[in-house]
Amino acid sequence: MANGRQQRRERLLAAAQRAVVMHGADVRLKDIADMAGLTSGAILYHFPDVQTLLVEANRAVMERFLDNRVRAVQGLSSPAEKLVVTVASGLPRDSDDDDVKLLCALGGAASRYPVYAAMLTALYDRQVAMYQIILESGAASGTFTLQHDSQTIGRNIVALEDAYGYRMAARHATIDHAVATELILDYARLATSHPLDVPATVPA
Amino acid sequence: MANGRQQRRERLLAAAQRAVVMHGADVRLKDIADMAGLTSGAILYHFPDVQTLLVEANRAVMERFLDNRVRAVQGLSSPAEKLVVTVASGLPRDSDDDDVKLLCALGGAASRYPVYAAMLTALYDRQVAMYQIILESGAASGTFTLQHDSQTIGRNIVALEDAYGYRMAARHATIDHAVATELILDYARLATSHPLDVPATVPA
DNA sequence: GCGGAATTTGAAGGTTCATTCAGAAAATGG
DNA sequence: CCATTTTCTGAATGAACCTTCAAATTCCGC
Repeated sequence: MANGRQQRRERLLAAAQRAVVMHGADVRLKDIADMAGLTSGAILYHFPDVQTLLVEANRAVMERFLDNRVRAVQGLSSPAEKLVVTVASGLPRDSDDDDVKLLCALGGAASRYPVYAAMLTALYDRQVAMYQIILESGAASGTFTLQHDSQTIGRNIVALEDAYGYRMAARHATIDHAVATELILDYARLATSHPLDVPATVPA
Repeated sequence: MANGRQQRRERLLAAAQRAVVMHGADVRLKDIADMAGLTSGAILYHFPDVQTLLVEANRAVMERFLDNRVRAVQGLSSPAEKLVVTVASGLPRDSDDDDVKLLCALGGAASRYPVYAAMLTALYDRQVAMYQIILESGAASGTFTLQHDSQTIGRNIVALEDAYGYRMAARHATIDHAVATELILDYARLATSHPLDVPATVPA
């Protein structure tokens, strides 16, 4: 098997992430151990305490979430395409999206845990910056005519993504990935003065 | 003192609400009892179990939150004024707003507790309907020229309120009540084609 | 396959928790 | 002011929790 030390750690991080999704940000060590198929003692052999493990596991989800978004637009050239794809990549696929469920759980705990508040604030700001780059490049090329400064538009788009993530995680009856995407794009169209035609996804 | 039965219940609900703000949606009975200055047994004399108490306490916060918003616009006549005041009333005053902190905590727990998911979904839809009435009346009187149907605009405004509530609860360094209000109004201006001049609050 | 290192268990210690309940305390009202 | 009801406590119960640690097990290079 040749399980390296690093691989073992990542298995525990994955177990912790699943445990947070199932039991919330205040998950117990026992629940993490059960997820990993180990005992509590085995977890504490690799991490000094449960908080250290949780912070690392939750940070990893944020990094992965952001990486996935950046990767989603790689290869796309037009700012309009980038904008549409980025909006779609910021929303959960469906109500069972684990990463978004975890981020929601952390959002609910942020007012009690300053470390999560700081991490989520940084994540938000990085996503805003991501949009600002797309918006500014589109404005520079004359594709977009921005109705506000790029920071305002970026902040609002990311805010909408976050909120519809919460709505979907709460299983709103009529707001799914497609509806939420269209709601956000309706705003983006106003803010950029661009039709943002959604290209039908080409089957592979 | 003449503490009626009803008054006693409300004291316990208030204690439970403070406990949720401090310890999260998975608050322990002991914490609620401490907030109320009673023992665990005394709480369970009034409520069959801790979940029943919590659901009732959290529902009461949602009712109060919505009531406050409705009351905030009473007496205002112009749709533009109503819209501006309603946006402001949907955001936490500051990072320490207890009602918003509680709603955030519930949002984080919604994917694990269907009852909270249903309550928050209903709250969201009622707030959207509240905005739809303002938007439609403004459109009917020619004040607003809606760029989308009122449901789309209402959904986006409430979504923005929710998201900036989370950002403020997480103590974002540069997003306070005034900044968040302006961000949302920037969208509202685009969506309604109305300048939405914010009247300086008249000192009492 | 051997030996040392890495990993995991299982038990123990010491809290903490939700819930039940008998009885004390306080309020009520006649 | 006594009897009754309401309210609350404090103890008891049984279970779960985090952490530590010695011992058992597994892993891996050689």
